[in-house]
Amino acid sequence: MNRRVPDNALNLPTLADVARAAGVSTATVSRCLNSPSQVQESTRERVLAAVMALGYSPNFGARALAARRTGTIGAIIPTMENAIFARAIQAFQEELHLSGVTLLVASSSYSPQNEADQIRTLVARGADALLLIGHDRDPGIYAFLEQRGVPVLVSWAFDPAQARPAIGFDNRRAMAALAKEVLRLGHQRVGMISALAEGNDRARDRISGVRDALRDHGLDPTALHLIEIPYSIANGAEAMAKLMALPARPTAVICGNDVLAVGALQMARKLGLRVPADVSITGFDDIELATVVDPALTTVHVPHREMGREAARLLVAMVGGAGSPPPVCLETEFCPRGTLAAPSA
Amino acid sequence: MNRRVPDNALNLPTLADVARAAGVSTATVSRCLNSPSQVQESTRERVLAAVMALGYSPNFGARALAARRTGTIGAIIPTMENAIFARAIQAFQEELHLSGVTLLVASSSYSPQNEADQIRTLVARGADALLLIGHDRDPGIYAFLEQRGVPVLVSWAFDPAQARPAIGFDNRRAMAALAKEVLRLGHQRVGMISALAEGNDRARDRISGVRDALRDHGLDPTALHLIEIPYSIANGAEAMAKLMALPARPTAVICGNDVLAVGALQMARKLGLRVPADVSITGFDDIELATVVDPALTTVHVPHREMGREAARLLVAMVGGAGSPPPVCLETEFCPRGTLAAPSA
DNA sequence: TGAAAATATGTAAGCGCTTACATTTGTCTC
DNA sequence: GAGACAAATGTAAGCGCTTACATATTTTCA
Repeated sequence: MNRRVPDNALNLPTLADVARAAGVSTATVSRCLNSPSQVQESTRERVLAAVMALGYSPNFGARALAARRTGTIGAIIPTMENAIFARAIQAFQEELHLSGVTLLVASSSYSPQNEADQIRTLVARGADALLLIGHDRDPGIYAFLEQRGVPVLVSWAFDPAQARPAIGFDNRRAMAALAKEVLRLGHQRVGMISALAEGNDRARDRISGVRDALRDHGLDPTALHLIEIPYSIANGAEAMAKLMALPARPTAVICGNDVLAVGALQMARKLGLRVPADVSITGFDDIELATVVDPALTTVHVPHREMGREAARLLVAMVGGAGSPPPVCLETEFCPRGTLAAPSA
Repeated sequence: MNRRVPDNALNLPTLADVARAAGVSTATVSRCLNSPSQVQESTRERVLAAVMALGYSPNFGARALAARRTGTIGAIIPTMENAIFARAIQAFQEELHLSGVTLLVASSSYSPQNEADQIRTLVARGADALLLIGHDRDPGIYAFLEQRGVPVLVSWAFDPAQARPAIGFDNRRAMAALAKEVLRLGHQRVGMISALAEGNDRARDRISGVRDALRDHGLDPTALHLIEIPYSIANGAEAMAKLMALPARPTAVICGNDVLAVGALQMARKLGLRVPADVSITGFDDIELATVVDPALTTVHVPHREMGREAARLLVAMVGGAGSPPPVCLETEFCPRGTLAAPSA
């Protein structure tokens, strides 16, 4: 018995089997599958018939080994649990699919350590390129990716100071625009509930945006009541309770994203506060959740789909050897709905 | 110039480089990485030092080719856009991670054709096993997977009539229990908004569950006002509008899941109907959305996390050659909240 | 103390595919 | 109809790793 044939071997057909059945060389079969135009039609038909007849399907590992790429792009998002990233990732995947690329998604749970692990895992998994959220991470990671020759695209952030390929929006400016609307209505005591700023440039930029607006309105930016807390509805509610217990209660609470805002809204209701009559609340992202609550959330619309789709195009081009594209900045839009109004006198 | 060294080669270190640096054979290096206990500690240290020094990381394709498995498990879910599957998939992934297995997620958009494509793609991508949602699909697909030797676990459904490995819950019984509560409160005219039943055994079972309960209460199960429509908040709202326009308006609307129910709730509000005073609405799944709306949704709690975690354990065992486990049925729980009450006289 | 058993390491044959280069065949051009 | 060129196909060398089996070394214990 041949030592190379374990008892449980499935003996799936190989390229060689197809070649034999079609009476051609393995190279021709390979070409039929990868660049059909190089093969004469009559031959191609014969080969494809053999492929069908044998139920052949290429071995992934062998193909990856020989071709030196896997046709896989990885994305690491902070969380899959809420919808913040879902829409963009869905669009990202759909667009990748058009190019025959498979998406591998991992989540970091907003932990830099975790993210670093996931990056290594995805690269080890043969990801040809990576989509990451935000610029903020250990420079060693960028060095590692560079050394391995893995192109990276940063999304969700646009920072002209960063030269690496990125597609995102200006979190700071977008949040400043929203905060300006809040202040324009006459709010003087403003609270903010943000994600943890540590290792999260989007959160940091949004905080800076609020401070910018305060400053522009002649208010003291350091007087902002800021609570940093991981994203979750429950955390948003908890933070809101704290803000509402303040001696000088804020009349408006700006939230770092819609998830926190929905939690805040829930808590306001629970505390018997009317929104927006007693307190205004704003979100950021414009996920579906924002329109489901009552009143619907005043927020900032982020073009998630467009970002996902364009990210896919850029990455496919980068894998194809297109070099580094310049950073792209998409526009966000202030989205007035039902949770923001002038403070009651 | 050697024809095998393209100009842009990265020349990453290989196993052989590590072996040379550590003064051992490639087999020893491989063992250090895959079954460290087989290697003497002193040797292991030397090898690992070399690995670090060179920045070595195994080539995925080569490993997959030689080992005949990729350490990847695929999951195909109907959608990533809403949170229905998010929690289970998150738990699934976390548990897989503990076994060093990577998860590949694809979504079918509730299209059987699409799902079949995705299954083929994932298998072609080297998935060692697959997690699928529900039993309902072309038998040819099961035959294909069997032929390729890819273990499959069905989730989200438990059907004692199906012998294949599965972990889920009894959609029919769970929905019947909820419907029973609705009927017990005295509702006589019941409407239902469901996902499309075609190719979706979960949806079908839930409908059957409602009919079971009607029958048990001496009502005519065929008199159920049923609207089938793809899952989305907007669709739920639209279906609700239709139901509310019926001459004999239902006093209770049972929704196939929370997403539809939230849409229905929105529409009720828009139509000026009080919930539950004027009309009761129920959901299914108990996703986060259910507790965010006001009033909170009466629904059925599904142990998503547990299902995901256990699915991962079962699949890892199956890949390990454990054979087919028997189907597992998890318990669901009726979740009374604010959208169900007795009909107003 | 020596043979058997256990442990540690080495050797080298593939795994199934892609692709550079070689060869064959077909098509023009003058 | 010979020579030049293009198109189609074949040949075979790896890609980097795992692992069956061989060999060397250490331990065990009668």
